[in-house]
Amino acid sequence: MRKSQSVALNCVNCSTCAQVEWAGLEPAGLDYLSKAKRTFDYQPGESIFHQGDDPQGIYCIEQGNILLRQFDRAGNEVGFRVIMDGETIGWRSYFAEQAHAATALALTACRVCLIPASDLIAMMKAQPSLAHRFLKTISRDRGPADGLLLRNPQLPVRIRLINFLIILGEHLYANGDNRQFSLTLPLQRQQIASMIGTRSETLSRTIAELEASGLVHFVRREVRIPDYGNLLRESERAG
Amino acid sequence: MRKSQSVALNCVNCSTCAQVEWAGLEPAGLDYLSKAKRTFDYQPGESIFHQGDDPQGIYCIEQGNILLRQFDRAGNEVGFRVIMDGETIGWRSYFAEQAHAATALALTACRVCLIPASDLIAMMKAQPSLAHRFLKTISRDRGPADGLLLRNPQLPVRIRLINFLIILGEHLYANGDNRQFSLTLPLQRQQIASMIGTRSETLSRTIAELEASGLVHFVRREVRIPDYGNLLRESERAG
DNA sequence: CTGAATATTTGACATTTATCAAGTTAACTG
DNA sequence: CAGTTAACTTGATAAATGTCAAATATTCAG
Repeated sequence: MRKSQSVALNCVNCSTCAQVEWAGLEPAGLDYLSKAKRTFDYQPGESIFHQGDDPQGIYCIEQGNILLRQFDRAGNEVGFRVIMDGETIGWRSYFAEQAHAATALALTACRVCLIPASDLIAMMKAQPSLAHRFLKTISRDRGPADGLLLRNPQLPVRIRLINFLIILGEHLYANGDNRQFSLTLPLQRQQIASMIGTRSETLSRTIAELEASGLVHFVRREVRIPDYGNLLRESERAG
Repeated sequence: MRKSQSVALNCVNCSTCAQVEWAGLEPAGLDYLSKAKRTFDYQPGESIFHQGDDPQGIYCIEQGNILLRQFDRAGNEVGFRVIMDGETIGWRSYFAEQAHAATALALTACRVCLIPASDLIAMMKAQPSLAHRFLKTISRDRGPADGLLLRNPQLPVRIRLINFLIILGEHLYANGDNRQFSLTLPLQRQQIASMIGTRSETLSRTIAELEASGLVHFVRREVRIPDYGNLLRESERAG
């Protein structure tokens, strides 16, 4: 479902590339990467890949928000991770040599670079350290650990929601020392509810609770966090 | 906490080695591995490594059951994975270049081979395909996915317990086409309860329920599963 | 802008699970 | 083996969350 292929940008100057696994590539490698990668734009609601597809390569998210979601055995699609720009996706299935275990859904307008499998093979052969870099990235991937913060039945919904906001907020907080900030929820209530393992009705009530306590201010999809530190403390207090 | 170092065995003939990442090594590589690895025996209750330790290398579990557990932020230790023989542990922290995020506790008498970090570096340099093999192993690791089966708040405790038994049973079931089989639970009720995100009282009641339905027969730590297929169907029916 | 469709919130009630207390059984020590 | 401790189970009740129905609010097509 590729709407349009963008003009090729240059990985040498790309801020996303600099953050991810390619960071250690020699200039020649980055040039190769620039020529190999293909850039695509996606509109909200479009999919970058589908669960069950064979992996085509690795995707760098240059811009936009993406939701990874999975069919559970009952057939409902459940989101399990929000990806912000500056991250790479699709590598797990690529390295596992298995079909994609999830669907990547563009939540906002996205610009995404695909590094095709054939070029990855060539690059890894030419520069063995790239494999080590990916080993490190994959091993550090915090996705699985986040799952426990979001869907731990031993944590009350209130704390799971706070953890959800913290995880979203980390991305923003990293850009400064903002004790307070705002963000736009990339998901509807229903989708958030399923990510934290509850129902939308319970989520509504929990949002009202947080609102009442003054920890977070909700106006539809807009969220304002008056003190990120308080949010962190609240989460830690609950274990 | 290493009780005794065993006599060196040979990786060339080791059935555990053959199952894991070293499977593709050339004979010279396996020889190197045989000389590099150090074998240790652990008694039940001893730890192979502790949360917070710096990684020393990668561990091959030749024999025994191991529990990976983690302190949550409230300070309780919560098991999140049972490792059976034939698996490797410790690679995540090793490749991430981070302190161990979990403690590995011997549940039974264990024989464990440590491949020291320095030798891993040498072997990977000598044989780049080893890095790819680990990339594949790590990407295929099903640990994180199991978490969702065991601690999904949207699944009732009954189903989470069944999933726990299925995951334990897979190891046994792989050794034959046993529609029925028995196993010894490697954990106490309390530990099982925390793995599936509930309390030991609730677990007791749920065990009584499964017992009544005839799906599983419990006598203390001994579990008999009269029909593994029924167990699977019951799990799938719940989504 | 208007009405239809969708998303969200609220209310009343049912269900599941946690909690606390008290038993019972099994395991261990001397 | 007796006595002690720890593990496990059972009972009564409380708390959290799910469910179903209805009311509001928002979004979107025309």
